[in-house]
Amino acid sequence: MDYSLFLSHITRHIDLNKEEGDYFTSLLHYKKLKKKQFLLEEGEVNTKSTFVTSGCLRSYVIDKNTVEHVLQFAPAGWWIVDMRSYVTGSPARLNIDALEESEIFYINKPDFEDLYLRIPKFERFSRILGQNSLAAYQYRQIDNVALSAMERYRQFCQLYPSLIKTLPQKQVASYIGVTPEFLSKMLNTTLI
Amino acid sequence: MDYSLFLSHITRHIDLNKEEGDYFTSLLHYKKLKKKQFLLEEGEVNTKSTFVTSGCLRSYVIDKNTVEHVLQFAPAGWWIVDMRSYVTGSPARLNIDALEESEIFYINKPDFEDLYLRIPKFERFSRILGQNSLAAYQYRQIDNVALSAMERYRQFCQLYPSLIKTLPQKQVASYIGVTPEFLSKMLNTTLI
DNA sequence: TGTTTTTCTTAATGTACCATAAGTATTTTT
DNA sequence: AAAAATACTTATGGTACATTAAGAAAAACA
Repeated sequence: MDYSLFLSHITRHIDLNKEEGDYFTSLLHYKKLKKKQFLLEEGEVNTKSTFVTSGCLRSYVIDKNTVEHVLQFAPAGWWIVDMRSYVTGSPARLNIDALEESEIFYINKPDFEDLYLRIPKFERFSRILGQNSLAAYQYRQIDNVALSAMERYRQFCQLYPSLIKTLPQKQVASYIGVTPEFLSKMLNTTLI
Repeated sequence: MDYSLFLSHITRHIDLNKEEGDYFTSLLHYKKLKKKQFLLEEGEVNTKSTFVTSGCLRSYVIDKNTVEHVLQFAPAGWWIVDMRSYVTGSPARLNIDALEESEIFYINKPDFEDLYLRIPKFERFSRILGQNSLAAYQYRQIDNVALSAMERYRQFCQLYPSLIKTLPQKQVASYIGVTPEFLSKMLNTTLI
């Protein structure tokens, strides 16, 4: 099993010796997801932290008009979770599924909690990760309230240049908060 | 100086002995803010973590049409920060000011970093805090994309029953993402 | 206590984006 | 390679919200 991407992601923030690395990887579960396969469905409890090593997942809600709204894309190297459900054990509001064939590692919450006690450095790791995510969520929120649809599209292209090439336009539209029809029109009308 | 609210907030998540508590409080700076006084202005670097002990602060952006959009309210017991600026040292996009006369404690970032090394339990504290904030931001984002203006208003009332009584309607409008005129109309037209 | 500032309301007009529909192109599946 | 599913485009009409303006009420200030 190839843990290299995951381990290098961890050691960007904390040092691990051989023994610590082995203990960490012993907690990991590997899973392959087919396109459209669910990792989490609304109403279930999100009991694990998931790290993507290949492919691309997404989290999204479905509103009462059955319209999907994408909250996050998770290509290789990203984590994905319904944090409220994970922390409190409440039913998830988010769905998480694979946009293409993907590979993930996940850690069950009780194992992660043990890990914090056994190797407290992981508290630091998660603290740093949490702060970075929070920064991203704050700025996404700012963009959503302060920018027009076209500006949000440009922001997306700038922030995720690799995703814009691989994702269907429909998914991008859902992320920036417009209908696919409107995005199509916008891209084919706007001259500058 | 009364540290009790702040310390009880900390000890909800980690235990501190006398010495640890003393060291922690030795890092705190107390400040009183007048109504409308700024704690952070767009373009400055957010170099401290701020905890509110009385009154109420808010963070907000100003868009290119000079409209204010409130990102967060911070009444007593809440933290407030421009996380991207704090983590990376980049210029803040957020403004933070006081909606009424308020009291805060703040910790400078270098002191907080030292605290993590000297009392690693604080890594755990911040990790938990970060996860809770992330949960809140995820769910706020969901509400923003999946709910109508009226539903967002109701959600706000449910989530912050105390704030709804004290805040000017104008500030609530800015938080839920509508103009004050529209909120007024909505509240005086909607029968149910 | 009067004056200024801020907040709230009402109403007319305007617009960014949505809903629906229907056709074409592309990808996936068999 | 055919069939089916999905993705993208174009067009028409509709709506949830914004903008502007202006007056009334309430709060802050001097």
